[in-house]
Amino acid sequence: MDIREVAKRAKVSTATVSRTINKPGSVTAKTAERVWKVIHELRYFPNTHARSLVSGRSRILGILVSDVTNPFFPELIQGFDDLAMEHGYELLINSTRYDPVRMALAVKRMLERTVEGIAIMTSEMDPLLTEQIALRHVPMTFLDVGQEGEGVSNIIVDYERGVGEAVAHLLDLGHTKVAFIGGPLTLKSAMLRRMAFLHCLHAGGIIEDQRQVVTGDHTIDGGFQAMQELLACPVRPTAVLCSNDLTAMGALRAVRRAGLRVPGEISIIGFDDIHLAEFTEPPLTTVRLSREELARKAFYALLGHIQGTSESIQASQTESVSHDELRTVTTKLVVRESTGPMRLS
Amino acid sequence: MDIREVAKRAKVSTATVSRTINKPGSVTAKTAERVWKVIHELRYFPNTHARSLVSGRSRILGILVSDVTNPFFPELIQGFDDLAMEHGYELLINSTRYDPVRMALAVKRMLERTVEGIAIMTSEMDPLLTEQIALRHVPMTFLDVGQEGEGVSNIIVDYERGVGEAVAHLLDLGHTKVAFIGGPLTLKSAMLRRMAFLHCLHAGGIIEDQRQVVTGDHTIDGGFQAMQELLACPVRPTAVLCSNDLTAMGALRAVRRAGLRVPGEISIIGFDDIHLAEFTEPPLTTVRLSREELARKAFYALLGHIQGTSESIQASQTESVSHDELRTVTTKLVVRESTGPMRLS
DNA sequence: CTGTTAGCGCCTTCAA
DNA sequence: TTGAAGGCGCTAACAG
Repeated sequence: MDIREVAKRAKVSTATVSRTINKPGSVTAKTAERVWKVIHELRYFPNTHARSLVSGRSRILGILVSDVTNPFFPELIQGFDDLAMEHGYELLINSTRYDPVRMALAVKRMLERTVEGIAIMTSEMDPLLTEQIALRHVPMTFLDVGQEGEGVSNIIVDYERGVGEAVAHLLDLGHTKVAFIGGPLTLKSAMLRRMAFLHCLHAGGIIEDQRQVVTGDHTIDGGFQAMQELLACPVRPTAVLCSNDLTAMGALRAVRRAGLRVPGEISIIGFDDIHLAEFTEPPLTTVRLSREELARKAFYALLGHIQGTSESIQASQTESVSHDELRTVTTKLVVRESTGPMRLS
Repeated sequence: MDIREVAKRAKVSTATVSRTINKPGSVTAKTAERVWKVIHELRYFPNTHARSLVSGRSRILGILVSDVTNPFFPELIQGFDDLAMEHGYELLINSTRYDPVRMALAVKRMLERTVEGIAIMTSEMDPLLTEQIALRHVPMTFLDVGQEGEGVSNIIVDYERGVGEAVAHLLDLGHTKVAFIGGPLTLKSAMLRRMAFLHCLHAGGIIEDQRQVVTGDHTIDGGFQAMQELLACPVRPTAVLCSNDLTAMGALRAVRRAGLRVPGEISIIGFDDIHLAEFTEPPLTTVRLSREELARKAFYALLGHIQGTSESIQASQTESVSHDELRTVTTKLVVRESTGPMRLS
């Protein structure tokens, strides 16, 4: 059942049916009514493939994430999808699992489906792929990777703010021996977190031999193992900062398994503030990175490119704001119960 | 850049280009080589919309889940997507958040994109929507909702098996006062779990005044509150079965907040065995429902309908197995540390 | 084995 | 305001 069937029954041309659907007002109220009646009777709706073909616009967006199994990402996707839906877009979601092959495949699939834009929320990206996408003139929005350009924008996370608060919080509590469990060195965002932490520790007067740095992989398991390393050190830290909440959850577990108490003997701070963070034991003190805000800024950045102007940006804001504000997501410390005063022992 | 450009440069017709891409072997090795060369030079790939339009096949599948924020679902989607990719399908994912309006919208969007099949993993479904889908002759696979039919299959979870093991485990440990925290009464799968639990308790000799039943909502919060209800009862249960792991995580927290120990004073058993279950404190004893198996069975059920025959079913199995086996997912107790012997007090 | 031809369902000029 | 006609990029007959 296609547009011709509708046209026939409504005794109009297919052009008129198309118009009543897509350009309300360009058709007499009377004809429109007749057409809509038939449309409803037939439960007709346009074939999007035909539509995409002729219009050259698919109304599909792609979103690339590292790992849907990390709760951070479903929460991000949720927000992004809401916006996409609101603006009449469909979403193609792909989880790369930190695998370059999967990543390349995902990009290929998206390009084949002629997505109108891609949100690359993986914080790692092969320049060759970026090039492929740019070649097709498909706009991109990155997370933390760097240079903006024609059809390319970049959402910047202001790690320093929240991390600074976290470090200050720890210093307030009297901690002087602080460790950091970072993420994979290959991940740009993990590197940025690491740098922010080290920088803030340094600024807070925690010099090099008062701190330790180990590396996890942004999973619970990784955090667990990294914490065990830390516990095996001759001089134990009294506070541990983690590159993400999953890592912190693993660390929490390792500490407890070692028979130590949080925050009694060791304080732990996570990063992200995933929903679960509230429900660890004890509830996790962590640095919040708002998924909602990230989703929103990434989406409107993309939409702006697609619409070729700053219209959409304007639309998303009542007052005018700076470019930086539109592209920057801030972070903020959320104090719960995994941090406490250093115990004098 | 389209197929004609490739044809021109390779000095063949567009039909030949199409053939070298889609029907390897139907073209001379020599011409094929020439065509591929041009394809690579131009980085050409076919426009899927044009392809879908002419072939009548979109190679897109839809998957509907209740809540991507519940880790059970990302794990399920992951498996489903792997299979889809392997078979050349794209996936449209939608999270309904238990909202009928969102559900209806999701179905509409999928139908508009002419998905070739829909996996409805929500355990609740408006019959009107089912009808809409059937009207379009789009195959469906349900989870636990009931009747199979033309183009409709249903994956059945064998709750009794795992739940039976869980109850037996508890009885072995000497528990006689057992409570159950169920899911929303509106959810078919929650009802089935509830029935399985009650049935197994009954079969295990736990009669009515030895058990209590309260209702959560399959979230951590819901489990927390439900457990508080239970703790406020005059006679406290010594073991609690939960309708899913999130609920169990909330329960765990409530027990600990009340100053009681798990499993010292109260044993807790979850359901699903999400990845996180291993990382609660203490690690959660739970009934495993394999997402991988569920994804696989749902996918092949759908593929079978799409291919119109049992070919795909055969393909997925080396030996021949019964229909029941193809459509049933079993469950199994995984004993960790949240269960222990009843304490005589 | 290869080319020619005819649409797939829709939107969009261009005329009327 | 409405209709006729062309074409988006591709595949699937049908010839050759």
